[in-house]
Amino acid sequence: MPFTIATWNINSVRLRMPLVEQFLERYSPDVLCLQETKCADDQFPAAAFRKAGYEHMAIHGQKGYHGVATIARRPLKLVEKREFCGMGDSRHISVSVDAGAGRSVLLHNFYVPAGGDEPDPAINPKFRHKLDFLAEMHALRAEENGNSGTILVGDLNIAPLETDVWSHKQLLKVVSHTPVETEGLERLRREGGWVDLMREKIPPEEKIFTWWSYRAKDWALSDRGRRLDHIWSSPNLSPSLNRIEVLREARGWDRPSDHVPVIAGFDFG
DNA sequence: ATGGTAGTCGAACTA
Repeated sequence: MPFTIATWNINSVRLRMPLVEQFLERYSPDVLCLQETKCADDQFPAAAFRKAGYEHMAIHGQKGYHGVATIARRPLKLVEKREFCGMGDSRHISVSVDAGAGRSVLLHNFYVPAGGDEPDPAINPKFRHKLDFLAEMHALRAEENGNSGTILVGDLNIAPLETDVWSHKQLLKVVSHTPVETEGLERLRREGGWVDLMREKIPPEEKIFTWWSYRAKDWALSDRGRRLDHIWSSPNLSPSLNRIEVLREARGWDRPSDHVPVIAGFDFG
């Protein structure tokens, strides 16, 4: 039984709803996890999602900033909207989603703080917040729950491998690729028992990006991207992974998000 | 070496 899940930092779901509709029509994932929805829950375009065939949704938004939402064609149950660092930010939501074949997958959707410009927690509270947030994420484990499992997706705002950025050397002191972040994220992944599903299908020698700055004159030509968006799972699910797709073309759509969708496809026998 | 763009919401904040 096929099961597909997509994650996409949409940078305003209301502004980009036409792109989301186009994406859903073309790729029809079973589940779509959005980050940076940037609207309060009563402003969320739920009717448009229903019209597109996605009747099940769990949303955790706030006015103007951040915000995550998990929407699905299959039934889901809200598990938790967890608050991190006592900040009151909407940066996490977890659901239990029917993945077919008698499976019910626990799915975490995250928007990790970007961390500001200065990679020094002593002088930059945003960077301190990012490190504290990662530390709190250690509470989540990739538990297997019998025949189902756990998936963690989202904009983690860290590019952990050298090949996750356009230039490892030039980004070593740039927030998202500093050693305290890259080593911290890898430690979080290992200690939590997570598998990096994108790197199961795309060898670590190969560069792969999911985000390109709006500030580049020509994002595709300079290709100065980073892999900030991730799909992790518990080890029991990785043998069923049959596809990873990074939708690079979405960065070239009209009025795009600066992130592109990442899709994981499973085949649960 | 700096500034470059895109959101929200109507100035200044975040990314």
